[in-house]
Amino acid sequence: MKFDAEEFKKEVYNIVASIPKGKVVTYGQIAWLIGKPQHSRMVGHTLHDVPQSLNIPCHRVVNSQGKTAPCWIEQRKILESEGVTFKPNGCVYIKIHQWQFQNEIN
DNA sequence: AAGTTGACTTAAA
DNA sequence: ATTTAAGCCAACT
Repeated sequence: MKFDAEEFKKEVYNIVASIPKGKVVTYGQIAWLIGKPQHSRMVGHTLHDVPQSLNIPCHRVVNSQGKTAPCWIEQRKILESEGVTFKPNGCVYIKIHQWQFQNEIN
């Protein structure tokens, strides 16, 4: 089975675009939703390949550590505007803001 | 073609 | 709490 990068991106876009305001999601979470919890890196890579040109709130996507992307410093400010709180060290309180799906698939 | 890199994750020290 | 290590797999060199 070939890795459908096109579909993968599409799924990522769809999910990331569905992130509620004031919430954040980890790459692993997205990968899990897509059905490939091991492809967390691809999610990040995909988002990196997609600039802000699209309506994708990639700023709401952080890693499991609650840290923002290695680049892009403004992200923190943007999340603050969304209502997300940050730790003094610059990490988001992911434990609080991580998007908890209303109805998980079993 | 083969090796290295990385917007990651989890676990261990 | 933080840092280090290993696992992971597509994309890049």
